[in-house]
Amino acid sequence: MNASESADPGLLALAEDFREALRHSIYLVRRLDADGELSAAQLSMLKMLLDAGRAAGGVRVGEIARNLGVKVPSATEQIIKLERAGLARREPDPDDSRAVRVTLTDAGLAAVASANERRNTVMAGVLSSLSDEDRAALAAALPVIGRINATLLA
Amino acid sequence: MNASESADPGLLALAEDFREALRHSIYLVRRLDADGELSAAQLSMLKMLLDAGRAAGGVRVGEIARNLGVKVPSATEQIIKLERAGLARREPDPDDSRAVRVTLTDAGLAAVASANERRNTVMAGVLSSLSDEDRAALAAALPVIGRINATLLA
DNA sequence: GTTCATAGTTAGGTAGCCTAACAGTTAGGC
DNA sequence: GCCTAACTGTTAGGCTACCTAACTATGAAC
Repeated sequence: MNASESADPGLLALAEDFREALRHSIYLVRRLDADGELSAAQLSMLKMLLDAGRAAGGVRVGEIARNLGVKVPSATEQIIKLERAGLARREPDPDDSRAVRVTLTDAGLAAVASANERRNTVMAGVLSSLSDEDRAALAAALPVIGRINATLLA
Repeated sequence: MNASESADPGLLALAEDFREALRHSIYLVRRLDADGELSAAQLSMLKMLLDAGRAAGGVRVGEIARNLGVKVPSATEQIIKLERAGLARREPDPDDSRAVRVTLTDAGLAAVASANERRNTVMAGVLSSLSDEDRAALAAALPVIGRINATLLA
């Protein structure tokens, strides 16, 4: 990597600022998650099961792990916890006896709904103190952040 | 909390989208931090020491904890690790014998610089695939996110 | 000069992640 | 057909970073 290949300084500055914002946001998320009875990891998994498992008959463990950016044993561990809490169910895959399909129970559905609502209310309270311009700027950036996330998880 | 107090639906939707973006970004940060020899928590603390401890003769443990959004014992734990790694130093506060002042060593300074540079380069690579408009939207939102973080950490 | 508050450390416990080793199932080559 | 290789998920063991509770030592108030 020589000088001609090195990145544009403006780009590096933006990268640094963005990383900084994310780094601080982690504490924001931690604060937001501290209240509920559902951990961040568990809520993430429930939400994922809601999104990805809607049409199909559940989501396979490997796919869950991939979607959440963790390894398969970590996914198994969380799934077992959710199962013990009555929020998710493990069923054999009819097409592949090696595989396991995970689905939300009704209780899981209710849990993700109420947890989301509580957290959204808190976050909305914070956002309500911003100016309209600030909110517009935030809204405009969210799809971009989504694209960045998609790029890195690909 | 009755109907007249309940939040604007648009605000709640923005809150949900923002939370969703942050939730996914956590995996992005995890990916970004996986490469280095410095953990995310340790890099955060080093960076904080760099920012907050510049003028003064170090940062007090309680202040470190507050800045990072963790409890004091967690801060102590990380500080001890940094100290053992030769990246930070603990010194008695001349004005208050109960207090401890933490400062970066030269090695700590070098470590935070190189870790930042590596992560910034990766992030810049991701950002380089975005359009100019996307980058502009992201840049415009970063101060807003900063304000949000400041609000919640206050 | 007790008493109360404050600063930090120590002890013990939990959640969530990892790698390595394992068991069961499927698919291919011969 | 069957033996090997690839794949799916679980189990075992270990690590990091967080927490609360209990403690020590210093400072401040009266």
